[in-house]
Amino acid sequence: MSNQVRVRFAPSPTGYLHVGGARTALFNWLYAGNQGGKFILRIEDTDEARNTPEAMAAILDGLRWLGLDWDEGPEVGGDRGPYYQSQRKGIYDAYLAQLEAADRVYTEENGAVRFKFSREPITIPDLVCGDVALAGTEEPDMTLRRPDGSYIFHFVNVVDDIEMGITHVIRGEDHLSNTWKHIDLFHAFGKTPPVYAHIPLILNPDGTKMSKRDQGASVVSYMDAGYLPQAVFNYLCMLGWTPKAETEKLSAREMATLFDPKQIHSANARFDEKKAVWFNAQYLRELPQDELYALARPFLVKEGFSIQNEDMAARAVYSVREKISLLGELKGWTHYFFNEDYPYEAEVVTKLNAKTENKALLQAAAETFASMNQWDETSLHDALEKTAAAQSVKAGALMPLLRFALTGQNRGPGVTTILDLVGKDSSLRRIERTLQTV
RNA sequence: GACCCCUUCGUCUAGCGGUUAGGACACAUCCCUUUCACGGAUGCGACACGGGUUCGAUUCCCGUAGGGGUCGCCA
Repeated sequence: MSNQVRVRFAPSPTGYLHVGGARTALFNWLYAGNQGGKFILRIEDTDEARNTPEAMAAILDGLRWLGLDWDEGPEVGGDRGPYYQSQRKGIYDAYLAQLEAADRVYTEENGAVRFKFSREPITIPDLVCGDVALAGTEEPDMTLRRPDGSYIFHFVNVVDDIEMGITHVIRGEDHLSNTWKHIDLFHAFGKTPPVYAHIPLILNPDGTKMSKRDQGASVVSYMDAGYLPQAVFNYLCMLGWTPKAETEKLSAREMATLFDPKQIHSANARFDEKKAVWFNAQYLRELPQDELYALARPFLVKEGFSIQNEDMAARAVYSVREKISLLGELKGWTHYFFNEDYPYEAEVVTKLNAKTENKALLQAAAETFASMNQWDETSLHDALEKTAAAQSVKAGALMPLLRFALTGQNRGPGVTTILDLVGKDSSLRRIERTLQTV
């Protein structure tokens, strides 16, 4: 038996992957990476009534999206399987027999089997909370097996941790209060309990408990909003853990190198969407054009944009990469690239009509464009400078007007970039429509 | 009700008896700038409260308050 670190994430497939669960998985994964150990995925599906294949898939998808690959588990295998508790009944029966032989269980009239607590004081050694000393319990003996023969969480959890050679249990603090029961079971089996690290919970921004219904509780909601997995990964890790590093923006690999469960803060943490968004913006703007576009394209399609030219679309998205923080914000920044019938924002209409000479300026620019043979940013820039000079205004006065005309908005990429991307014909049509309608 | 965990700027946190209590996000102002952003600079802003221990408490101990959790034939 080696002394290699073995950690596990043991979700129950009763719903989607919760951010709290994701963070637990993240910390386990980091610790395995840090220690050169194994990260094991075990599915705790003993409650047949509540488990669904959809939930199962959602959890695996969520973990994969975050980049949390497991060394042993579903679809990967391993020599300590099966990794579904629903397939391990024989193992549990054998372990229960051990307890029967040791006279640590008794069967009730209806067939339920209960474990006789030792009722000795128990100390939980915890990497995050420190030693937690408990007096001997006065709780009723706990049920291990239901009358129908199925087993209860505490029992299968301990049996599997023994069988799978789990050395460290990193899990949510909601399990801390039950851990003495697990330790009692380990002792009853004559085993040494694993090292525990109970991590604090994630709370809503208002400090209340984050439950299934709350905003941002599901990992899927981050995918839908246009978060990048590396940003969610990074942010979730910084919730309760601050590495000794110059920056908080770290790759999964860097975090694994630095990770130490003893450094996890022991207080619950509130979810801060602003900071999560900030992380996302950081990762977003460092993506090369093709990678960004690959991720962004589904969002454009979802908005119903008609993409005529993939290269132009990719460049359009790339041109606003520093303006957005989430891919879901793409719509408001790129719709006019894909549709010439864009609306004119009220502020734009007001500004265009503020001065009578504005339309004359636009007309002059249109005439210049119409006469151009070269259509690239440099030529466009020169042409605009000359047009402005000819009209006795600064380029700074002409640019905003063109932006209004070309996009209907007062924000966006550089005007020459827009002109270049939409092309000469479309640029002229856009200006003409503006002159006619506004 | 019993037991357990927790408490530093608005938020995430550093701190492990002596610090001008540091950083990040957010916010504000300024700079840059054809817009919006990015970026840069500066600023605002915290040790829950009350007792101890100590020459000296954010730091150690006790209590109070507040928050969270557990006490299932759920996981």
